[in-house]
Amino acid sequence: MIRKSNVTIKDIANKLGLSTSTVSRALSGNKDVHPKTREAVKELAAQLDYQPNVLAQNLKMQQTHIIGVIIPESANPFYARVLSGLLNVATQHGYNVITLQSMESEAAEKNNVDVLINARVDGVIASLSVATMNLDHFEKLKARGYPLVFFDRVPDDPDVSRIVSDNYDSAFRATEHLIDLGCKRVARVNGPLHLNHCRWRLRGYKDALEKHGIPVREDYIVHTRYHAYDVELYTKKLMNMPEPPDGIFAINDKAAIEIIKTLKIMKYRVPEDVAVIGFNNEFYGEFVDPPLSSIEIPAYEMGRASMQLLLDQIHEDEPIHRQVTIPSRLVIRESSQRGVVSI
Amino acid sequence: MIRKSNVTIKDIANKLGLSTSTVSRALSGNKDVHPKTREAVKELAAQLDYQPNVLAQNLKMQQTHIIGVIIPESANPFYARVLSGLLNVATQHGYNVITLQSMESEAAEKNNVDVLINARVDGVIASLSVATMNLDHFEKLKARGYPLVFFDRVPDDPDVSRIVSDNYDSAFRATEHLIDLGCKRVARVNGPLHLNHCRWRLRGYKDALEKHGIPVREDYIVHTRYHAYDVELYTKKLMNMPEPPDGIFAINDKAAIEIIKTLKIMKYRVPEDVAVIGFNNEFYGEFVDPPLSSIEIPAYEMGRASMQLLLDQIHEDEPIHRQVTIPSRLVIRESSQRGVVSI
DNA sequence: CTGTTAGCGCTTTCAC
DNA sequence: GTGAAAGCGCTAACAG
Repeated sequence: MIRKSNVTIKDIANKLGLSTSTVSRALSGNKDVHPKTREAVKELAAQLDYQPNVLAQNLKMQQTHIIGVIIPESANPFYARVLSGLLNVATQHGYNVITLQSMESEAAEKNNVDVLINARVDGVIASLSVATMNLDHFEKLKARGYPLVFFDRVPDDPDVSRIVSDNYDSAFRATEHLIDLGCKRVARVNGPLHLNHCRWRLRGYKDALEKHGIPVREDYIVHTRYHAYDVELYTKKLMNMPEPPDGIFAINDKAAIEIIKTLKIMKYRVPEDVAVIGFNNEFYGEFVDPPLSSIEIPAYEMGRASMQLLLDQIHEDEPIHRQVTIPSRLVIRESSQRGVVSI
Repeated sequence: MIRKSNVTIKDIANKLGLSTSTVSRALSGNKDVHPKTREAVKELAAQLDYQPNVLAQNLKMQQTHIIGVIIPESANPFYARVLSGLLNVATQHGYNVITLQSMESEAAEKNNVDVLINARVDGVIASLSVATMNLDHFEKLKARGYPLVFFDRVPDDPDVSRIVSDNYDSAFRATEHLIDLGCKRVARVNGPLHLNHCRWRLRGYKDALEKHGIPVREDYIVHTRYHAYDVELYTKKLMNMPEPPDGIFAINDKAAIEIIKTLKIMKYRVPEDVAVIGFNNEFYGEFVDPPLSSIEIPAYEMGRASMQLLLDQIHEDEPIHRQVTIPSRLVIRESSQRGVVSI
């Protein structure tokens, strides 16, 4: 495979009878170069379609203009949207993005960190895998001075930049909405509690109940992993209780949809017998039967904000750690309405 | 931002009283190094947690172990899944992936190519943007010797590697399925004809009609761009014809769902009055009302195959151009069934 | 089997 | 304002 040999700074220097240093300076816009020289260099460079060899620049400058991104899975629509936002901001600023998937495995995530260190990325953006209990690999990254931003699934450590949605508030609002609707027994399908945002959402749920004088019942709280294949199981278990819930606040839209499916099979009506709310407001929520209420998290914006913050961090001298909370929005559809006109 | 200075080959050489070349050789598993020396080097390297500086390697070897990927949009679930497959194979083989989005714009796509050339990637995988009419930018890539693989939305050029699904066959089968169902007037919502696969799908549709002695009616063929916001418009137009279609074969599931929504508003029953089939078999098709028939394209596999082929190409001496067709599967659900038991 | 030397292409002191 | 020289960290002839 023969790749057309590229024009180098040396070629330009030779043709113009200059030294490579002058050419380098001219090209980089260094001011103490004679305007005429600069012009000549730039003109010839353009004419020869000169492209600086980034590999040489990288070695010299010890930076790559590459950002490493670790997400659980790119096929997950939430992360796909975040990624889209990340990429757009990166491209705008002349950075490239290397994406790695942890596939929800801690071991893979650790390996991803090593890959990124090895690739000498300029910074890292990550969202934790469900399985991750130990954060040593990210500590390593921090210790080596890598700028680091977490989003959505973030560690507790307040000493690191984090972009999250208003998990407590949104869960509170969703739960309160179900209560306002008349639900007396609201169940919550929650994620693993070692994940920060799952704890916040659970807290929002509990506080909303409390505010309305409804006692929290642990048997109405289902603890799942994400991507669990046990939706049918726990739904049946919930509904076969002596006092089955009349409202279910699910961990995400996918789970909500499968819960509804199970409820239908069990001959419950949604929302008349059981109201259901999901999370993430995937676009198809509008088209399922009944249309699904959900909480919209601006994933694309979250991606943009994360990349923005990371780039800021890279260009700051002082290490800055900022926490950004992105507001979500409760989207009410028929799965959580009773005798009310659709909004 | 101080980054912990890394151990270099020189450090190891000094501590062991060797030359850097010997260390380099030992590390790279070069055979003509004394076993004892090799052991000593490897041991010390491990002990010092030596990581080769890829930036130096890259410059020296003129390769980056980075693959550039250009997709229309990462938030598109189809591409998100392909990406997942691509990434997994790349990681397995020690390659990293830089992802770029064309956002369905030809200008952005051209720019993406320049970014990748500039980044000195080892190869490129791409799926064309809807807007792309001119392929000079990819010609440039080929001319410079970059290994290149297209998938899904590929150019006509037989002189390039392409991974596609069996577009003709799947469209043929889907159309025939509608005919078997009793549809006499099957409409097709098609994509832009400058895209190769849209032409094949249209051809499959037409040939199926022809096989069954049904004349092709151009007014049953809707030409859309992807991501068009005119679903309601063309659906109404179709249904307001004197002889409205009794079957619609849509460009993708999203369109199909919105078509169904419009049909419902117009008081048509699906599938009794109009049967509908989508494309891509998104997971939510199972949960919409009625559950949507579709054609399943193994996107993840397509991603894997593309990366596999590209890596082969990179490691081959001779440039190989291979065409791979990945079989799809017709998934029949209630939106295209009449009085038949669900499969 | 090992060391010396050169160089990948660029940036950046340090002289002049 | 410009050039010479050094070096980023590694690999690979070429000698020995």
